[in-house]
Amino acid sequence: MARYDKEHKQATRERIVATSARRLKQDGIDGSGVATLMADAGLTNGAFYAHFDSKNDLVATVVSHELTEQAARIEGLLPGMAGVEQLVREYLSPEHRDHPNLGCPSAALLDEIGRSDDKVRQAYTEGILHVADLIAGRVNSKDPASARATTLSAFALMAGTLQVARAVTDRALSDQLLSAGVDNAMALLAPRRSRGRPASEKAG
Amino acid sequence: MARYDKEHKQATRERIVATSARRLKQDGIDGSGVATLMADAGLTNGAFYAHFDSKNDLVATVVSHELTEQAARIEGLLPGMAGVEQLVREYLSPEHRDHPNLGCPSAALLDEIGRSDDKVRQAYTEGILHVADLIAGRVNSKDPASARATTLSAFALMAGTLQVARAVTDRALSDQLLSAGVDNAMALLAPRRSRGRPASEKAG
DNA sequence: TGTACATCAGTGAACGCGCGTTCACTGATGTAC
DNA sequence: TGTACATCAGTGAACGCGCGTTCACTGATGTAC
Repeated sequence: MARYDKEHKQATRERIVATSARRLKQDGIDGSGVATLMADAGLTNGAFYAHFDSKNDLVATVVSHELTEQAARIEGLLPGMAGVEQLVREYLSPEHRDHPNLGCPSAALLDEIGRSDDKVRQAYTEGILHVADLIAGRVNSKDPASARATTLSAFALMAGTLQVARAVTDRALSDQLLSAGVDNAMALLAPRRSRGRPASEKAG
Repeated sequence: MARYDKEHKQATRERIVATSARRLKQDGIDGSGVATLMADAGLTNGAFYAHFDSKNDLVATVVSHELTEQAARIEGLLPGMAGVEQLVREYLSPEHRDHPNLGCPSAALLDEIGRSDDKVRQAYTEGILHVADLIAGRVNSKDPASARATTLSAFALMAGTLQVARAVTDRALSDQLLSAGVDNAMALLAPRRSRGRPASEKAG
């Protein structure tokens, strides 16, 4: 089959990226084989190398694509801090915890990305900075220069919390972690001038 | 070779656990083969099943052992909050970032643990609660009931920060993340009554 | 409108290799005499 | 003290399988006439 319209191959490539994103987030990078990734897209393994140089090339593409999608989603939130709170609550929700394949690539893959080659890590670096700056732009900080660092700390708290929430076998504990995570992430992102008590105390 | 003193096999098993911990944290769970794990301990693949039921059994043992060691290290810190600050600074140091094989198993393996079977996740759950409670005991919180949740949030921030610091290719950014992480982790663990500004602002 | 053809996206078998696990065997050891 | 032996920790080859990657081939398509 060939000589399709010009968009055909591009569409196939995008389908591979979309279905691979789900598979990679569900089973991990090392846990997802090329044959499986292609089968998810309704293709056989041999066609893979007509679209990507290597599995690493696909992973880098997926990472970049996922973070771009994440950025787009952030731009669609409620304006200002209301959107940030919405984001934090959705991120640290039982639904997100229970569906890694549809969720944040950082929460699902961060330690494997850290062990990946430069192309993947480069894609991650660019993507996460874009996402962080979009969020930082909403955070009303007295010192805008530190907004990015604070945002990334809050993001690390959120991704780490989701990972722990997925790793523990105790469901009640997991729910508590998510709930406390919301308060503590918001405490970092929206510190109140006179906080008589840490926001986390509201969690108990 | 056999009929050694009773401690011989036990010593070998402990050696496998120790060298496997390093390898697993360096190359990941899926990235470490049984043959490699045994070679690291100076043995051949066949001997593995005299010591463990399965690779999963080893991973669960390693996770449990690592978290027990981490707990022991916490008990050896300076007393009280001084020890907590010492822990946070050592955890979020460039040295820790640059040597995952010698570092925290959560930072190295958390998302893979989340995809592991129940035995591994059970070992993680017990271990991390022990560690968290040791730290929580040092945190002077007005509401001790929330100390565990706050501690786990701070821990998630720390593990997440280390993962991001390892994933990004920009060294200066990575250093900034670690530095801001120290301030923000401490802000959660030791909130000041009248904080005129978020601790993160000291990072810039 | 009908037919011959060049294109090339996708197929599927094969490459060498490492995976987790099994198992018949080895040989250094501590024990029994 | 010296020798024969039972033990069993460890060896290394083999199992079937999936890995990432390569490649000769297929056949539906759009185009040219």
